[in-house]
Amino acid sequence: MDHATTRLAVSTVIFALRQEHGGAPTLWTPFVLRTRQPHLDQWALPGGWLSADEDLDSAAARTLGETTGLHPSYLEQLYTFGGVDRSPTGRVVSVAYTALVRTDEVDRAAPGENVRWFRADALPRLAFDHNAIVDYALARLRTKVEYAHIAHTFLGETFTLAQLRSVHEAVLGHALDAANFRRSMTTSSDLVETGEVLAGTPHRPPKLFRYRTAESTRS
Amino acid sequence: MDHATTRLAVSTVIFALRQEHGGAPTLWTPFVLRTRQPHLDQWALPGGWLSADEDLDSAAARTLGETTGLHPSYLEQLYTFGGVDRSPTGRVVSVAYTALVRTDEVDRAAPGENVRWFRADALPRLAFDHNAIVDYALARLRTKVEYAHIAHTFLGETFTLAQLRSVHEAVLGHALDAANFRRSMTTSSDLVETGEVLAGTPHRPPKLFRYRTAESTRS
DNA sequence: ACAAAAGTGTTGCCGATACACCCATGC
DNA sequence: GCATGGGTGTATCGGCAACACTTTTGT
Repeated sequence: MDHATTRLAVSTVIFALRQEHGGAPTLWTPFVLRTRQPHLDQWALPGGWLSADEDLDSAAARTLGETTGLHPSYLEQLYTFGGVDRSPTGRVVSVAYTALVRTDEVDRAAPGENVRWFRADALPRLAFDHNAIVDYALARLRTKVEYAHIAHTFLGETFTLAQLRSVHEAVLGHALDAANFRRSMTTSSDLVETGEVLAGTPHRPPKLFRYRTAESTRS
Repeated sequence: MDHATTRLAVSTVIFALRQEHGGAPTLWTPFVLRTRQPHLDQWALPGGWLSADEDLDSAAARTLGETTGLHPSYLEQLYTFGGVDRSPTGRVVSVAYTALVRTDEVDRAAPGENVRWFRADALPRLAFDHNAIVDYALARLRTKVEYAHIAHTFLGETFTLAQLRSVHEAVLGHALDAANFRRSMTTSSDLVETGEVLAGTPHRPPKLFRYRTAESTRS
């Protein structure tokens, strides 16, 4: 058994929302330009090598910060890819993660010369097997947003139901009924009214909500 | 970066059904007695080291065969466990798999001196973090059996609906309504009648079914 | 007043549950 | 014929999609 010839990497599929010229927000993911062989000058997932004294989760958070400057609001292990021929320069097993980042976090992070964002539904040809990894992450995100309460991690601390709905619509790729969405959220979900409303709209101001946390459970 | 100090292992949680003295079948999983340190003489999940020229699925199938003599009818990656202190003798990252094996396969395989089966709901204290891995596998199996069509992998090629129902009941740990189970299977599922019935019962002979495969799609 | 989005009410459909009931076979 | 599990019918309940409708603000 030759352990030294197999290296362990961590890669992260990052999702964020961006709106182009005032339209509905859509899903975007950042990639890093490879500056060395193999796959020189191709776009690849943010990631890096696992170091000996850190957890997988920590390694994902660290490498994602180092390569893109982002800090995720949600981070979850996705799948481990270990095909023998994934890399032409020796065996690499990659633990893939999915990260969600807030829109304001994207604006705050330094853009970075070698980082570029692409629409999740219009990806370029990526290095290694990274296209397959992103496809898998996107499929999982779409199913998970329907039963887990993760969509709010794209938004700020407080948000309106319309904002939350537009997140769901961006992830799922189709429109949702506003009335029914409201009901399904306010009943089966852990939303809490803040008592405030969002001002400055050219119409009726919507209520602001927040997600129930451990300490805000006082109902 | 010191890659050589981190070793990559594959471990598999194996599930099979067994009935004790004529009762309803229950879920059982096999463990292997450790014959060396660390955790000498404790029970551990079947597994082994990943070798450099095989992919993860193959490694899971191989190590599970080598340690228990079993051949799974279903094998799926579960999660990758990479805590820094999982093993006292150096860093080990384990890719965990879930395997389902048929009852007849269990009977056929050589019992093995160092292999013992335990009821999935009454486990001993296992080596390393293997209790947590089994718990996670069991939780996943319970949710997955409700939406994926995997229960039949516990059974033979053909089976009656009562047999399939007893599999679901064993996995879920509670009884199901026979009439409604029949409907939900025959409608939303890919069951095909074989045209045969199971003889030798002390009552009305039940129809035998088989799962629809790619080539048996002729409806 | 009007537009536009927030928010509510109502209806109909569909799937799941509960359970009554009939059917076929061995003994 | 009777016990036993196989198999069918059916009423009810609850959730969800569809969509009409009312409310509240800025301009």
